[in-house]
Amino acid sequence: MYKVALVDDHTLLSEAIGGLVRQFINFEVVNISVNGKEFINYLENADSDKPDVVLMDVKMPVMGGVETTKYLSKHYPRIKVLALSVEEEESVVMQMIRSGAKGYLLKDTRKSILEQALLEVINYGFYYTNTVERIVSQTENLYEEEVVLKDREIEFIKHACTEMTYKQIAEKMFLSPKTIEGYRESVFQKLGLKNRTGLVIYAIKNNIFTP
Amino acid sequence: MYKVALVDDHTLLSEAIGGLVRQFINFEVVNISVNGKEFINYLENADSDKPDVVLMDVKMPVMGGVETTKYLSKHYPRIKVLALSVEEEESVVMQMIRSGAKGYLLKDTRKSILEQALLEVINYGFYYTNTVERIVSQTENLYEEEVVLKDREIEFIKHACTEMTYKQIAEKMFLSPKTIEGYRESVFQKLGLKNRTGLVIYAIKNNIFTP
DNA sequence: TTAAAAAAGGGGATTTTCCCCCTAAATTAA
DNA sequence: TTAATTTAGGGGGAAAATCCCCTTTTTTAA
Repeated sequence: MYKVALVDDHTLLSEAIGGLVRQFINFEVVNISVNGKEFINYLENADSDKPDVVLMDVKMPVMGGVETTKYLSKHYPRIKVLALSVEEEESVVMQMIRSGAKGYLLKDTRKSILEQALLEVINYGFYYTNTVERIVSQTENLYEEEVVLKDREIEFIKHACTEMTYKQIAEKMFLSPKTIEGYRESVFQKLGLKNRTGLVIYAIKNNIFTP
Repeated sequence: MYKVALVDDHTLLSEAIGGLVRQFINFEVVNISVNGKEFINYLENADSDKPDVVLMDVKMPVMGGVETTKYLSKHYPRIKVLALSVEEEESVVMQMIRSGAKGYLLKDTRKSILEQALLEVINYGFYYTNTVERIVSQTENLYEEEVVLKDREIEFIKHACTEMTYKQIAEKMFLSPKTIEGYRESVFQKLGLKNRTGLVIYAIKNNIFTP
């Protein structure tokens, strides 16, 4: 019997998908959690019954999919993570794969694909759809040196996603406008942006800011 | 036997939720469509078997939840629409309610609530959760004269959500920069915005632009 | 058919943003 | 403990964005 766990903040969906998984032969659902923290908590207190596969949502409150997957890859490498999300954004897909996810399913896939994906992840270690395959190969070859934003820069970006002027942002962060100017410059440079509008779009796409 | 239809572009979810609904006593699923257009198409070709309730997603390609609900309210007033979405945005909730939805469930509600909501919508005509109740009463009392944006303004807004300068937007729209300036002015005035950043956030919140 | 509104465009001033180049202190690594 | 990096900050200028007030043409409605 293969053991499956679900991590998704949308209870109705995880319950419903749990029902689907139970229909598959040789599958059982051992746990449903609403976020990564709750799931890890479950793992530490249950020595047996550890799942073989986790169906993991990406966007969740408290502890998101990326962070949780990183944790699992490190501390429970035998548990396979299969991402299951509505996010089609390439960067999101790549983040999950880089964090150790063995596959990435969109929520518009069919029931039969879900079963196939679960089986393949268990038996072969991974399952890539064509879309994900493409994204991975494209992005991987494109030797993109991963952009690393510093904490202070992230904070600046969040503020930049409001109607405040840079001067007002400086006040709010207790810094000189010129320092903010420096953050702006380095962020623009790192991300290849032309103006603040681009920054806002970037921040939203990458979940730094949620409108 | 109450007849339920599902409209959601995420096949896996609608299949799964369909399974849930089938578990409820006296309920059957008569149709699952991936968008409003497909659903309406189904309705016109099936004289019997018309559903009592439709579980409707909001964000869908081709024909979204708001548009579809408006159409149903007009042409099939006896079919009740129950929105089922991840969108928590107040404006989105209000748009659905105004379009004729009899209730609005978030995808993180429990199975039992779904059953209760379905029953109440069928028997009493509507089902409002506390959250929706609050949003409706707040927004309704707040005699907000609905902002009407013109087509040309919407087009401008979409362009303003890119890294183009206003001059470049003017070129793209075959207009003088000064005309664009006029659009900017009137849009800012109508929406009470301070700068372009605010406009971008507004556009994304209101699905004028999707990043 | 005539008045009113909407659409397109302009002048000119101020503020904000963007860009490049440069310095001092503090922290970190070798 | 020195060298390198990070963090914070500055000068000055050009380009955009913002604001206010005003004109002409086209559409729409009474």
